[in-house]
Amino acid sequence: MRILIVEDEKRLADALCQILTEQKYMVDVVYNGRDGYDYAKSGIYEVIILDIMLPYMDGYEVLSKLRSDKINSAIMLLTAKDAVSDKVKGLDLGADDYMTKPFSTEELLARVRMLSRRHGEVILNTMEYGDIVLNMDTSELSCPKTDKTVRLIYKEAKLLELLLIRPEAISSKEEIIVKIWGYDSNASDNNVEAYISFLRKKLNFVGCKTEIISIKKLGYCLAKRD
Amino acid sequence: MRILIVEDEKRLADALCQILTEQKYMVDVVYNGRDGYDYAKSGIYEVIILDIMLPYMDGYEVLSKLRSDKINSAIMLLTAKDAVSDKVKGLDLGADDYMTKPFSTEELLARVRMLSRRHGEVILNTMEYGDIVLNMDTSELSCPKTDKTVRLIYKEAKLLELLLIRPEAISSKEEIIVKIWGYDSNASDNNVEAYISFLRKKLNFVGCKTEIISIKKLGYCLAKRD
DNA sequence: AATATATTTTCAGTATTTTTTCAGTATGAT
DNA sequence: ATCATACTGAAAAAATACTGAAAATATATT
Repeated sequence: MRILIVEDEKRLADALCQILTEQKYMVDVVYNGRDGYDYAKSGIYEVIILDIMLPYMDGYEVLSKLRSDKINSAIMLLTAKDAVSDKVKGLDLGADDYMTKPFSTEELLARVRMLSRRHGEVILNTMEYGDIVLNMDTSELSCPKTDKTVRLIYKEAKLLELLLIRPEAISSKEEIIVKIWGYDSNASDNNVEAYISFLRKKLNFVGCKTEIISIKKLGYCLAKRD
Repeated sequence: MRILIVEDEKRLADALCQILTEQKYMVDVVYNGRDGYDYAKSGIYEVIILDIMLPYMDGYEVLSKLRSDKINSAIMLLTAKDAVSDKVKGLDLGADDYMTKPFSTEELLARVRMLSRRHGEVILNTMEYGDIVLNMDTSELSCPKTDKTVRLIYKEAKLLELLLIRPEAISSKEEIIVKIWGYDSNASDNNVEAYISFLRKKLNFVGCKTEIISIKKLGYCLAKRD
């Protein structure tokens, strides 16, 4: 299950990340409202932990924009404020829960479990770009045009997902290794190359016009052919 | 929309009733846990506001009995206690929200609105997929085509039920463990594998074309063979 | 309480799939 | 052309999944 943390206090954000990662959640962290909105609108997060006071765009604004975009991730507001009017405002804007700092690890985890129970069956976990669709629940890659589907194995799916979050951006091998194999792995560039190769075969198999292009020395990104 | 209030402090119970009635909710009030359970298990309430400290049967017990009865009303626990462990316990027993006294009318209403947004699924006592039928009252698995029936033991039935709730979705081992053994159990993946194996034998025995397929690293789901 | 029965858990060996490694080939920049 | 980087097929290694049987627990019966 994917969780997004949007919190500008770096120390707190990283602590949250660590706690949740230990519980086997997949966690992404961003430190301001604008990035939070960009990441969240991909719709891939089951739970979003959203601070209210944030640089560039505050939590309320992020929340209401996401809801008007029909993003139905469970959103937990997080703030030092304890005034009832803030709670009311947050909940009425479409938040699912509200937690005030400071809070215990236990409470955080219990609330996240609660939120993930509620939303577990609601979110449609698919990502699209060009003429391909990745279903992240089933790890299936398909091309609606050709109506072909192929199942990706675990790391293939993770890799494609990574490319799909920011389709036009270049993902470096280093970044890919960190996100898929982990900070402390000793995976080599060739591991990435091998999986890129596997993925290209499957993209080819479904007959799509979307391809992975490589930019020497920099990394990979998705592109539409023709 | 129907709301049930289970609260032994008569003054508070009646105040809640009045506030909610003014908002055009249909409200029932009972003053002890036993009555609360009896009323709630009718399943007609969309939201249940449940105090923890109650005569005859405490809120936790009411909650867990309701959940094991498959009552899926949204349940908000209400208590003077503010200890984190209480919150954790309540949320993990299946509560949807938790509010500590004292609270404002505004907050109450915001939370009720939030809870009522969620719509519950209907509980049937028989579930079907492909060519199999699971009778959840008798724990019998049958295949109408072959007219064969076999009785499932408790955990087999729970597991098949879990797979049948979302037949095309993949249920991870982690999810299965949490839902069948409980989040704090120390069941291993192999426990799940063993029961999958048991179930497959019984699916095979009734001669159906429905099978459990496994997707490595992700989990299991049902599929129709041929 | 003792016994029988049913259910659940554990374990070990096998099978299968995924992941890594490696070597040879291809490509592109200078 | 040379050198570094990238690609890919195939094999090896590792991880994950399956299953029969035994052991441990729980439940029911006498």
